[in-house]
Amino acid sequence: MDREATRPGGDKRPDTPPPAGRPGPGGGAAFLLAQLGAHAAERFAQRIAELDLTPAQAGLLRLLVQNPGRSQRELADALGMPPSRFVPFADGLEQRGLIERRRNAEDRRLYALHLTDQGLALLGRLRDTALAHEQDVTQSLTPEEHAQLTALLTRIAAQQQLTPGVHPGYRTLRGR
Amino acid sequence: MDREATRPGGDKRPDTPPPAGRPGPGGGAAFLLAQLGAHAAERFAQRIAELDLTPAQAGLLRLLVQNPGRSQRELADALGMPPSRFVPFADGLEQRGLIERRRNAEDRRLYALHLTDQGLALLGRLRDTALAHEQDVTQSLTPEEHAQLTALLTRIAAQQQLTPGVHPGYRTLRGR
DNA sequence: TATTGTTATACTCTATAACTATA
DNA sequence: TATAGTTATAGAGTATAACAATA
Repeated sequence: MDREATRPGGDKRPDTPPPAGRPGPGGGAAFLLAQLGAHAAERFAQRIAELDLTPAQAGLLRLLVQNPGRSQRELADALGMPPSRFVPFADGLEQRGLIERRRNAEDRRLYALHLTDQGLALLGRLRDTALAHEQDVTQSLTPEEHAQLTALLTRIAAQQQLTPGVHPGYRTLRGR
Repeated sequence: MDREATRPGGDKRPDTPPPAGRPGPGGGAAFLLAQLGAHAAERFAQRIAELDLTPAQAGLLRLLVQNPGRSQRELADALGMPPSRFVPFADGLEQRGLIERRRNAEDRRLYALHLTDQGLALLGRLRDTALAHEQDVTQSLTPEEHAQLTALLTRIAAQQQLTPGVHPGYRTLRGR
């Protein structure tokens, strides 16, 4: 849509002085990160919606394959959601046969969550989707630039003390 | 918190095969973008909260300084929010004396929104905050790497057809 | 007494759709 | 009839806190 063409009235008295030369933010790396990050997250959410998964659900599957048997409280903490919200969240995946709750024999207050075979199979398709997403996002870069970008982002993530593999978008339950 | 130390029971029967070598996603550029983007947006929201501004409010101020006199509908579209939500959103900024509604003489259905002197002054402080934020996020990079990162992200943003200066986080009203 | 999992509830944010005034 | 701005409202998503079972 052309915004200039459909502008009815308004710019007759530009009483605020024009912003000199450059607008300031909007072109900085931090802003681009936020903008592109939101965009990438949105596109990824759209892609995995075809697998009937939300970003948070995908995050849980990946957590479970990395170390199975974690308790619900631990997993809720890792995903950044309160335990009360984790319950219906896990319910959905359990009813679909993707994860399994097993009572812990030593401490019967705890559940140990495990991936089912079906869940493991879905995780495979999830990885294919993630790979396609990666290629989509970086299609304008050469292989060298792609590696360069990954290296720079990895360094920033480490310096900002972000936990690998988990991001704040997991806190929400929304598909998009 | 050390998650390993507080793990009660669970990992006695790792019935799912270990994930071979690399975990797959989580280390890709697309995932890092989403993770770092959410982090950067969160930090920025915290910073500008000291100016009593949300990211969406900051976005509106920047839109208004770039071309004043736009109608509410245009601005709502640019920010990605429905007109009904824009009304109380603009109300808040108007009551604080940061923006001004002026009736359009040619089409009296329209309001032309303008930045007040006070709004312009706050925008100045906002730019200082954005600069500090930029430096915080990129503090682990050399000036050359910083420029490199900005160039790579700019290229991706253009290829993904993102509108400069606007990002989807503006759709929400939440301070954080 | 403390902790895990669960449920109940109140609250916030949101989009949809009516309404008005102008065109 | 169509559009800008506004208001009303119902729905979704959320966190807080109470609860039962186990330690």
